[in-house]
Amino acid sequence: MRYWLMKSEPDEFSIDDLRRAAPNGTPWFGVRNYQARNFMRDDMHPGDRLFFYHSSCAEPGIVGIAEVASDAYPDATQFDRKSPYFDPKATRKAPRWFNVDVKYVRKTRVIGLAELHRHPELAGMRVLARGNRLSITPVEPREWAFITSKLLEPRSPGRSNAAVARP
DNA sequence: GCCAACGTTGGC
DNA sequence: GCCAACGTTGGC
Repeated sequence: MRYWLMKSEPDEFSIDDLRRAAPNGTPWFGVRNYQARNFMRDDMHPGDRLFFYHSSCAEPGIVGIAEVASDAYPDATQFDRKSPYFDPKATRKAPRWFNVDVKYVRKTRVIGLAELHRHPELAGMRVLARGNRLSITPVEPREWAFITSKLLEPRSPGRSNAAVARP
C-alpha cells in the first residue's frame, strides 16, 4: 500500500466535487504528463491513499483524503475529439494516457503550503520541492503519518486523549 | 498578471 | 542527439 498526493484545481474539480461524486470512484482523467501517468499506470493500486490537494487557487494546500479505487485503464478523453484532453496521436490499440479511479474518504482542514513548509519532517516531500509541477507525487509513509497524526489530529495541551469525548 | 521552472517539440 | 523556442504549471 502506497501513499500519494494528487493536485486538482478546485475550479475544475474540487474535494467537494469528489465528495458528491459516485461513491465507488471517479476517473482521474486528463493527466498529460508522462511521469504522472507512469505513477498511475505502474504504481497505483486500489486501497492506496492520497492527499487531495487544491492548486492554482486562493489557498493552495491539502484539503482532504481520498482512496485509489481501481487500477489504471486508458483515459477515455484522449479519444474524444470534443474533449480538451483529446490526443490525436493516441489510438485504441496504443493508448497513451491512463487514469485510475479515485473515491472520497473525507475532507480535512486546509493544510496550506506555508504550513507544510514549516515542518522539517516534511522537508523531503516531493510536492514541496522547488520547481515541482507534477500533479501526482508519491508521499512517504512517514510523511503521511506525520500529517495525519500530528497536523490533522493535534493533541490539545494538558488534555489526555482519553479525556476527549467519544461519540 | 508576473515570472520561474519545467516538459515537449521540432529543426538540424 | 542537441538545444532553442515554445507552452504549461502554479505560487505569489
